[in-house]
Amino acid sequence: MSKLILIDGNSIIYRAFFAMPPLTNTKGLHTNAVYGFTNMLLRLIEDHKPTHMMVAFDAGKVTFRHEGYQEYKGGRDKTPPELSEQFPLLKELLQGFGISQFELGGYEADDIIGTVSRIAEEAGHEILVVTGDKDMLQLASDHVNVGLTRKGVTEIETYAPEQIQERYGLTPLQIIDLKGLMGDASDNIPGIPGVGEKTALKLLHQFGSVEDVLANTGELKGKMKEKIETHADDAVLSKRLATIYREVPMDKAFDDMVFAGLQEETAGPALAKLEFKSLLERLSFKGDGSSGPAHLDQEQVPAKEIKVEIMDAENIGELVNALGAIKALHVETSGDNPHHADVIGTVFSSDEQHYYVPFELLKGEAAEPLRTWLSDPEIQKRGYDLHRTDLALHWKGIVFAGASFDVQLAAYLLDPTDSNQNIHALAAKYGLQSLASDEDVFGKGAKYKVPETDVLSKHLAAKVAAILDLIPLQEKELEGYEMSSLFHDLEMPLSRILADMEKQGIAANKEDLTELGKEFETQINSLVQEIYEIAGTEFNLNSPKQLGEILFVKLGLPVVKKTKTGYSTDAEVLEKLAPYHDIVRLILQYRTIAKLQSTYVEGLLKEISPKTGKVHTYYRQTIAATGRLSSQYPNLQNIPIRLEEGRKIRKVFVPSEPDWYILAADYSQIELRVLAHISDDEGLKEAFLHDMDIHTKTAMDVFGVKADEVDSNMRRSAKAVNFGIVYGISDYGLSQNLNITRKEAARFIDQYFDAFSGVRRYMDDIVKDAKRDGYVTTLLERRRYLPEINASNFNLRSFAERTAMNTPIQGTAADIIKLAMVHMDAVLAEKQLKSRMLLQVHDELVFEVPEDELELMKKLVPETMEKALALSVPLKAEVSYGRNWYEAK
DNA sequence: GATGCACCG
DNA sequence: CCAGGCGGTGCATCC
Repeated sequence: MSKLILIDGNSIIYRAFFAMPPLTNTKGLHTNAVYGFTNMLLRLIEDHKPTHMMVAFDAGKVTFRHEGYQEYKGGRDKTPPELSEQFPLLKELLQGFGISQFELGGYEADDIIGTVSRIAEEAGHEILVVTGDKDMLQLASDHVNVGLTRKGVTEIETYAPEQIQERYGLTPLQIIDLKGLMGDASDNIPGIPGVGEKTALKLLHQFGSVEDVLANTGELKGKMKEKIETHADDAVLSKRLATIYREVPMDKAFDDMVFAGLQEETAGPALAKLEFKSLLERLSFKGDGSSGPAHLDQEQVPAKEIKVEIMDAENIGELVNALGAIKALHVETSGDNPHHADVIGTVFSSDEQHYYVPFELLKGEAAEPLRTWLSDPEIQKRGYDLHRTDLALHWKGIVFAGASFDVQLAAYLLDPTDSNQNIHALAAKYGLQSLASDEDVFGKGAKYKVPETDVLSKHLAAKVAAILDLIPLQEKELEGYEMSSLFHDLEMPLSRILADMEKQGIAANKEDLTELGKEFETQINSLVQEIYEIAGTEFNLNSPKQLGEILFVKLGLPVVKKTKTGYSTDAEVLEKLAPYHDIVRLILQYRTIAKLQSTYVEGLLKEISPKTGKVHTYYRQTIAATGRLSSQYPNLQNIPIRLEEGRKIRKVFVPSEPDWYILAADYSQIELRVLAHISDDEGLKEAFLHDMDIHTKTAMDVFGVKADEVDSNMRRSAKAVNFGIVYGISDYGLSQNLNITRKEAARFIDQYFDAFSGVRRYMDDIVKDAKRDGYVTTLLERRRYLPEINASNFNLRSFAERTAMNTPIQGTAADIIKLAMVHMDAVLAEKQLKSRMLLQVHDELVFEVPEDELELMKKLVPETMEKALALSVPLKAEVSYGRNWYEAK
């Protein structure tokens, strides 16, 4: 038995658009209407198991209806652009789904549907028409049902003539008369003014049709009679407009509408492209029959069975013999900190076979050839998060080298804001055969539990299978975006260098740190006592809520700023309150010392390894949206320096060998130099070519004074302007920073842009480019998508605009220091120096250096940093050294 | 797990 | 008239 579903594409996508909350994909395209439409499609397919399907669309602007009535549909608002852009997406998706679509110039979707349903019915098929438009009820018959969407789009209410009778007391054809009398504001069909659904139904029940009503106005009286008589022509015209034309010339054959069920090869990628992850999962077949509509199941190609061979001391020889064919591997580890990770299990895969190697086996004598293979830097290793693999294995005494393709790192470059994707999410994103998530297999948090070997080995093998599928797709995408070199020549080599730095660690003096902690302890105790005394009560000083109560209720200090949960008590507020009450200074001091104690003394002490006496940070290469690194466990990129009390923390970071030095080199004004290069601003370039003090130079130009007339206040303002420029300036932000009015800030900015017109041009252009392309790039083609750059919401859009200005600057600076690190690593190796690179702090590199290399390194490091990338202005790096990090200033 | 605060470039 | 600086991590509190 054949079953044809005909869908009114325009009507449904409109409904879906207004029914669904806004939704955009990572490329910034709106997808909510397509999402709703897709949900409805899946529901239909599941419920009705159609053999044939077609979606009809309105085509062109003028339909034959306009020939008689110019205003037809004239009252409609323009289709919002957020919806317009979804039509092509929907059409592409339908193609992927294998659902035919049809449109014809001069005709509307409902005419096409009316015609097809008539022909199909005559041929003896069962038909379901799906629309949001009640007019279509006129098509209902014994073999044509009309499904109307209810609230939302997935719920559909089906009408046969019987239900229409029940609901309206009318035959399907009388629906046209109904519309003729009452009109339709949305289609600009006039009807008779003052006649709504109730009156129209009464008239039709009494007389039967529009013509009969008009012929019998004598039986009516009063206002009603008058109105109908004056608007008789409108009623006739309206009826004509509401009549669906069922004789559209069609060259579409019934066979063209065959629906053979969803095919994974085409439907998967279509959904993946739209980033409909939940739908992809719903449609994926894990073979357990628990997910996905039944009808879809039978049409699917069954999932590839993952076969994995479990290795033991007896059969490991098989894997050893197959090592030459191993294409990828995965080492499953536990926990967040890879320096303390346990290895859960490992899988090595060739194209034909997955080999699961329990970690106990990998450590043992039988696996020696495997470990040799792992440690050979010439043998290319491909996998996911190989940086973590390297570290985890390192602390278990196993050497890992030769990482050549890291899927996680590639995913980060392809979309750095959506980076922490696990393999499961990546497979879904690319529409690959789905695999269970780690959460499903291991549980999360306290419930984390390693499953039995058969489950574990299968899951890990599925991961490697996905890795193998992902690599060519990512490689191609990287090439397409010209990021291949960034990936292969910069980020991949850097990941090994970072791992080396982390394993090396930096020595920290536990005794000195503990001693410092005691000093802080004393200060904290006396501050707390004093504060309680002044407050007249004890409370939890660490609770902003309780502190707010004391300051603003008990002591009645003026409220300067609020947070979304209550009073703000941050340092900026407290500074303003300081003149009112002595307690405020004490609280500020307490905050400073308490922070040092909890984060930098206690926190750091916990991170000093008992094994090495060092701290081993973990640099994360796939987190920051701009391409910067971040640092965890502990974070060594935010060790205090601005205030002397905190800066002392740096004294505990020392060389790990007697008589060595800590040497640090930092880029001077790297972001403004990058800006000078990419904006090509003459004034800014000139300033750096002469190595001027950039803030003084800015002050001279903004305030129109000579160098010797720039006072400290002017320089301070200029410095804030320079920061603002780099961050994506706004008058509000600058006014906050300088404590001036918005107007004054706006004037500064204007004057800055007048003086540095190239910078103004850059800021304008980069925002325009971002609006056109949806992304911005750095000098090395690192890319960041800005999906909200065209948002109608001011906040979202402004944020994206500032990001468009800032990311190429901050990101290029990140590119440059990463290049410097790769070069530095190569130079140290080539010259066989004992000096070691230990830390990176965004614009600074920190080394430990033996005395006999000090003179060389003082030249080599800044020179290498300055030569990392040739810009139109010189790069400058300044070096310093001492017996600890504090002294290297 | 979210929030506020404080540290860094 | 309103909104509001760029990029991170860690600690303590509170729900």
